[in-house]
Amino acid sequence: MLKGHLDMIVLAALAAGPAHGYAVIEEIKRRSAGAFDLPEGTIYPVLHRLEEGGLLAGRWMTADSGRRRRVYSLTRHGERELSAQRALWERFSEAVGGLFKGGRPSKNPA
Amino acid sequence: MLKGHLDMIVLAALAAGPAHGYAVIEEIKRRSAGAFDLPEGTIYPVLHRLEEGGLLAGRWMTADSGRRRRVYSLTRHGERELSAQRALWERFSEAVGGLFKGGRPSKNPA
DNA sequence: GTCGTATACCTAGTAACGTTAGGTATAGTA
DNA sequence: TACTATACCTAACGTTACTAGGTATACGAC
Repeated sequence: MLKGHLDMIVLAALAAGPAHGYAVIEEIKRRSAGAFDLPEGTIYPVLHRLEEGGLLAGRWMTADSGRRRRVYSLTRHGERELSAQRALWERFSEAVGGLFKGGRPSKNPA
Repeated sequence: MLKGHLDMIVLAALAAGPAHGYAVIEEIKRRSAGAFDLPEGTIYPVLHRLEEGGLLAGRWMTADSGRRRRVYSLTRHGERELSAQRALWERFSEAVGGLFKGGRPSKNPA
């Protein structure tokens, strides 16, 4: 479960350049060193949602093999959203770090 | 949205010692430097779920003020779960880091 | 040649989760 | 007396990711 960070992850995977859905899955897997191995049923609805939201632009293309693919690229809006999500992520992960460090421990709890 | 990390966050807040629900909220807020300011309606169901799952033990206590509180503490199982969640978190945040760094960029995409 | 696998797309249904929006009650303070 | 802070709770809702299917083509093995 990537709960809520999936949009960010997909946007990040497309930051380097356009890709089609299947390639996005592999790119995410590669960049995360195998940690995120997402099923297609997870990715495709996200791509559709992001496209509908104007964060991605998708267009059909035909590969050399003759196979049809839907290639997605970040829109301006999507780039801005990625920056925002990234900033949020920094704050989020710092806050979690603070949770683990514990701050000053409360004396004599209970 | 803390989507899926909430259990970990609550467990982490209780790692320093037992606390009642309202105090957990404040502890989380303090340790996260204000980043996580959770409404009660978010925390209480989590506490109940964690207790039902055997990760927390709750008991009613009466404060000096005479106010009744439900004080939760980590069980052995809860401690183990926290360790596991923390390890998961490390891997997760590393993977997200990898996503942002991008690994080696794919040449000439689409 | 055909059989299996990898590629490539899709959607309906489900379950979990966090939030919203309420409700109750007591202690302390203005 | 009234308001605020403390302290607990739950029902309903919307979002989200996952499961589990389905379709179709390219390619290599046999």
